[in-house]
Amino acid sequence: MRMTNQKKILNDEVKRFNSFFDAPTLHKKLRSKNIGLATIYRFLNALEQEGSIHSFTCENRKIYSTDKTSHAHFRCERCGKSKHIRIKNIDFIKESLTEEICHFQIELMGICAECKKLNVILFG
Amino acid sequence: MRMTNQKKILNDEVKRFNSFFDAPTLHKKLRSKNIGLATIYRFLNALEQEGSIHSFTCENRKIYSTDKTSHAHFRCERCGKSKHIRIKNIDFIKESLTEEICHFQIELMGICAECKKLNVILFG
DNA sequence: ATTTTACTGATACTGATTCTCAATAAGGTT
DNA sequence: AACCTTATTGAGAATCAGTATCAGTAAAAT
Repeated sequence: MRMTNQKKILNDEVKRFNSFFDAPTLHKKLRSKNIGLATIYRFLNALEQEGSIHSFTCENRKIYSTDKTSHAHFRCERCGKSKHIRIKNIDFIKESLTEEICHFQIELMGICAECKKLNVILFG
Repeated sequence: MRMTNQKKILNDEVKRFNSFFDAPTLHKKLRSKNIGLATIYRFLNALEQEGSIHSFTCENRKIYSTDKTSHAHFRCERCGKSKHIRIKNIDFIKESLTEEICHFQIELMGICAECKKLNVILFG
């Protein structure tokens, strides 16, 4: 494994994210650096393989995150924003199964607190 | 909404599935019936909208299922097979959040019982 | 400085899904 | 039963994420 200029830039940029990101977004954000899209995909796949980021799919896109603690993803169907939600005792799921679970992801879709409030204001 | 031949065929076929399916598979399965791929996508989107099937994404593909009870999806990373897993008291998740949850999906990835057994046979 | 070969970027490709649009057919009307 | 309106259809184009290919580039070992 060779350390290259591209990898340094990508490493720095990925550290800077504190929520979700995907490859096309990363590519656009770094277009001034002229890093090929394929390189970005290769890099993210490698990071995921070595376990320093994790991914999940949402609406046919692969979404990455640097948060590796047990959590769920919540996505508001109205404003489209996503956020992490920590769930206590998530490991009960692993324990209740005969299968050997390596990873899991919990996706929650609904209306976030902000949109719910806005809804009340607009429609009583 | 008009009842058409295509919709009758698709309705029958979807009822026949007792696990997962996706649009391209359905299309291949019915190729003798000459139903356009676009029609299949339109039909499945409509079914989902009216709530008679539900979907989740897995590896950049939209997967449908007629099972609408609370459950999780387990996918074996070795043999690639998927199955439903019923989890008791799944609603505790809804109750522990301030967000208004409409749907949720739980994806579990790991090694299924069969592959685990095979592993023992092959490698002790 | 030289050499080896992992890494890169451009681009072609794949595969899923959506869009477009002219042709078709459901189903109400006469 | 023939007629009309318009929702529905299928073929193919378009889009978009992600992967594969491959010749050129550049780490880093010698």
